[in-house]
Amino acid sequence: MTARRRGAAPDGGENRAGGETRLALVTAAAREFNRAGYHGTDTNRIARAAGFAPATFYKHFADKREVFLAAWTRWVDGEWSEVAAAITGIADRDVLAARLVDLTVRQHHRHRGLRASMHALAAVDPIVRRFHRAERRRQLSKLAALRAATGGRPHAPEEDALLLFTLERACDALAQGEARDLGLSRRGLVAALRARVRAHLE
Amino acid sequence: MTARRRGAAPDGGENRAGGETRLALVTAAAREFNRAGYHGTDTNRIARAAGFAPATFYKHFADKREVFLAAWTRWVDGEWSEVAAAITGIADRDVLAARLVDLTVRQHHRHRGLRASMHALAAVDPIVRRFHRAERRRQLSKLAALRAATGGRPHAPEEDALLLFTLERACDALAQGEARDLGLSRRGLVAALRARVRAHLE
Amino acid sequence: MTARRRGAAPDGGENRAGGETRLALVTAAAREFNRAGYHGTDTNRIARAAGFAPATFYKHFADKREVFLAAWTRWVDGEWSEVAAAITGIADRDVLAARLVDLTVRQHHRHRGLRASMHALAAVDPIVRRFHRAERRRQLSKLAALRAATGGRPHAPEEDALLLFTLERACDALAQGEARDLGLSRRGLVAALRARVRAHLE
Amino acid sequence: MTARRRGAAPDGGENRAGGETRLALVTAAAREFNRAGYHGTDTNRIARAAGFAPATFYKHFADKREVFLAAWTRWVDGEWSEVAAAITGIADRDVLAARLVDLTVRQHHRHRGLRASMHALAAVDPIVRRFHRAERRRQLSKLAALRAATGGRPHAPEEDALLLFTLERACDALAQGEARDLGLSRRGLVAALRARVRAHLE
DNA sequence: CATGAATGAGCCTTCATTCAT
DNA sequence: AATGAATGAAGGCTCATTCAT
Repeated sequence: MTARRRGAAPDGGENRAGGETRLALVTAAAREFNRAGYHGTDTNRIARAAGFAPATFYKHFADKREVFLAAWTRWVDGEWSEVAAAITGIADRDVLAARLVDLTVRQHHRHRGLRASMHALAAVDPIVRRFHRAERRRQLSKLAALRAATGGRPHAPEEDALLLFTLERACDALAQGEARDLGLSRRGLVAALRARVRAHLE
Repeated sequence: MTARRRGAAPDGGENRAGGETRLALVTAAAREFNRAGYHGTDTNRIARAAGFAPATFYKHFADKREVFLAAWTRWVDGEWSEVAAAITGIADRDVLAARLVDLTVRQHHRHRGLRASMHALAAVDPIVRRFHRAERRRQLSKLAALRAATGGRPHAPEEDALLLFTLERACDALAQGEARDLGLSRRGLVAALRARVRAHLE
Repeated sequence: MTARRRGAAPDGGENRAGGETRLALVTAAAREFNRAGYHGTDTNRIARAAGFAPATFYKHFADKREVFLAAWTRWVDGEWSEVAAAITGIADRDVLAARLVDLTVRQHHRHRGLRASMHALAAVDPIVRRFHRAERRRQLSKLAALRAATGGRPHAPEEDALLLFTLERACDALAQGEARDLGLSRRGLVAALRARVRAHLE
Repeated sequence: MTARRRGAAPDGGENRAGGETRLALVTAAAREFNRAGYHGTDTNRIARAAGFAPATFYKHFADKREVFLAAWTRWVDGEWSEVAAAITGIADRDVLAARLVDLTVRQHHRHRGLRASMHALAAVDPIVRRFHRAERRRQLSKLAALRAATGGRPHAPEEDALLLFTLERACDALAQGEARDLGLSRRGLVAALRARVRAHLE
C-alpha cells in the first residue's frame, strides 16, 4: 500500500536528483501539518505519506521541527513568487490593493493549519521563534522594496508593520472560518481590507 | 512530597468552598499552558502545580481540553472586568483609546502562551473552535454595547472586526516579542495603534 | 442528583435497621456487576447507584471483592428459595423436570453477567475460588437432599454433577445469547434439557 | 535489560520472518492471560514477556483485545489440529470417545485461564462476543463433518450442542480444579463423560 | 454512620527517534 | 540512500481505597 518508489534503476533514472526525497518529505509534511497541526501528525506518518519508511525521514531531517521549518520556508518562498508575479507591472493602485488582498486571502487559506502551528510553536520554542523572526525580517524588507518600486510615500516601519498585521490577521480570520462563524460578511471584510491597503499605498 | 493545602486554618473556613480546588487547578493550568503551551504540559503536572495528585484533576475536569477552556474563559472574563473598570466614566476619546490600547497590550502579554495555544487548537479541534467562536461573539457584542455607550457613529460589523483584529494582532506581536525582534519601536507601534483606535471611536 | 437518603430523622425512622445500607449496596452491586461485569464497574459507581458516597462503601465492605461475594451469595440463596418453592409438592416427574429447567433458564438469564464474572474471577483469584467452591458444595448437598425427597434411585455424585454441569452450561448458553447466535432453537434446546433432567430423576 | 532476540544466528535466517515477533507476542499473551486473566496482565508485561519493549506490542496489534482474540484463535486452531490428528483412522467408537474426552480434558486444562477470560469478556464486550460466536460456529460445523465421517446417525443440532456443552463444562470443572474441590472423583467424572460421548456417537 | 475530598499506583497507548542491514 | 524493526519515555486517564469531619 505504500510500495511507491521501489523499482527505480540504481544507476539513476527517476531518482537521480539527490534532493528529490527531501522534497517529497517536505511536501508531505506541509500537507500533514496543514491538515492536523504540528501535534496532530507524527514523523512516521509524514514519511509514509511521502512514500518512505520512518527511518528515511531521519536521513534528511534532524528532527520533527526541522521539517516543519523547511515546510514553512517553502511556503513563504512560494508565496512571494506568487506575489511578485501578480504585482509586476500593475500601475493602478486600486487594482494593486485588490490583488494583494485577494492573493493573501487565498494563500492564508491554503496554509491555515501551517500558520496556526507556527504561531503556537513560535510562542513556546525559542528556536522556532528565532527562525520565524528571521523569515519575517526577510518578508518585511521585500515589502519595503516593493513599496519603494510602487512609489508611494515612505511610512514609518511601525506603520508598515501594522498594516501587515491587519492584513495577516484578517486573512487568518477568513481562512480559519472565524469571520463566517462571527457572522461577518466575507465581501464586506475583503472590501474593508482593500480600502486599508489602498490607503497605505498612497 | 504531596504538599497539600496551603496553610489553610485547620478549623476550616476558607477550605470549605468546594470550588476552591477547581479554582486552584484552573489557575495552575493557566500558568502552565501559558508557560509551555497546551502540548508542553500535562494534566499530572497541572495537578501537582496546584498542590494535588493527578487523579484529583479528573474529579474536576473531564479531560485536558476542559481545563484549557476553563482557563480561557477565566482569562476572557477577567479581561473584560478590567476593561470595563478602566473605561467607565472616561469621556475624552484620546484618553479612552490610550487606555484601551495599554490595557490590551498588558493583557495579551500576561497571557501570550494561552492565546497562542488557543489559536492553534481552534484551528484543529472542532470543539475548541466552537467554544472559541462563542466566546468571541460574546466579546463582540460587549464591544458593540461599549461603543454605543461611548456614542460614536455606528460602523459596519466588518469595520469593527477589522479594528479588533488589528488591535489583537499588534498586541500579540508586542506580547510575543515579535515587534522587538523585527526592530520595531514599541512606542511607535503603540502610538500607531492608539491612532487607529482613536479614529475608530469617532 | 444523588441526594437520596438525606433527611432521615437522626433518632431512627426509615434508616433504623443497621443492615439496610449494606443491603442497598449489595443490591446495587449485583445490578452493576450483572450489567457490566466485575471489571466493568467500580466501587464508586456502586456506592452512587445505591445512593451513597464512595467512602460509605468501605464502611460496609473491606474491598470490592467482598461485595461481589455478598452479591453472589444473595443470588444463590434467592435462587434456592425459588427452586424450593417451585418444586414443593410436585409429584409428577415430567412436570418437575420442566419446572426445574424453566426456572434455571430464567435465573441464569437474570444473572448472566454475575455468573460470567464469577467464572472468570474464580479461575484467577484463590479467595474467590474457595468461596465459590464452598457455595457449590452447599448447592450440591441441597440438591442431593432434594433428590432423596423426590425418591429417585441414587446416582453416583459424578453423575449428579454431570447433570448439573449440563443444565448450567446450557442455561448459560441460552442466557448469554450463545444458543441464538449459533442458530439453535430455544425450544429444541429446552426440550433436550428437560429430557435429560427427566431421565436423571428416574 | 532489554533482552532482545533469543540467540538467533546473526547471519539472519530465522529472524527474517516478519511474523516471528507477532508470534512471540501471541505466545506470551496466551501465557499471561492464562496465568492471570485478561484483567490480570497488561500489554507492557506481555511485550516484556515476549522480549520486547511496550511500543513493539502496538506495531502488531491495535489494542489489548486484539492479542487476546489472536491468542484465542491460535488456541482453537491448535486444538483442532490435535483433535483431527488423534481421531483419524479410529474405527472403534469406545476408543474414539475415550480419546476425545481425554484430549479435551488436557486442552481445557492447558488453557483454563484463557477460557475463563473469554467467557467473561464475551458476556460484556460485543466485539469479543461476535468473534467468539463466529469461532464457535466454525467449531460446530467441523464437529458435524467429523460425525458425518464417523457414520453415526444424525442428531438435531440442539442435541449436538448439548453434548458439546456438557463436555466443555465438565472439562472446565476438571481443569479449574472445581471437580476436585467438590470431592468428585476424576476417574468417575471422566468415565461418565466418556459414556455420554459414546452414547452420542451411536 | 455517612461523606466530601482526595490520592498513589498503574494501565493503555503514542511518538520521536535509532540502528543493523 | 533507504528501510524493517524496534524502543525508552512519557502522557492521558482510571480505580480501589483512605481520612478528617
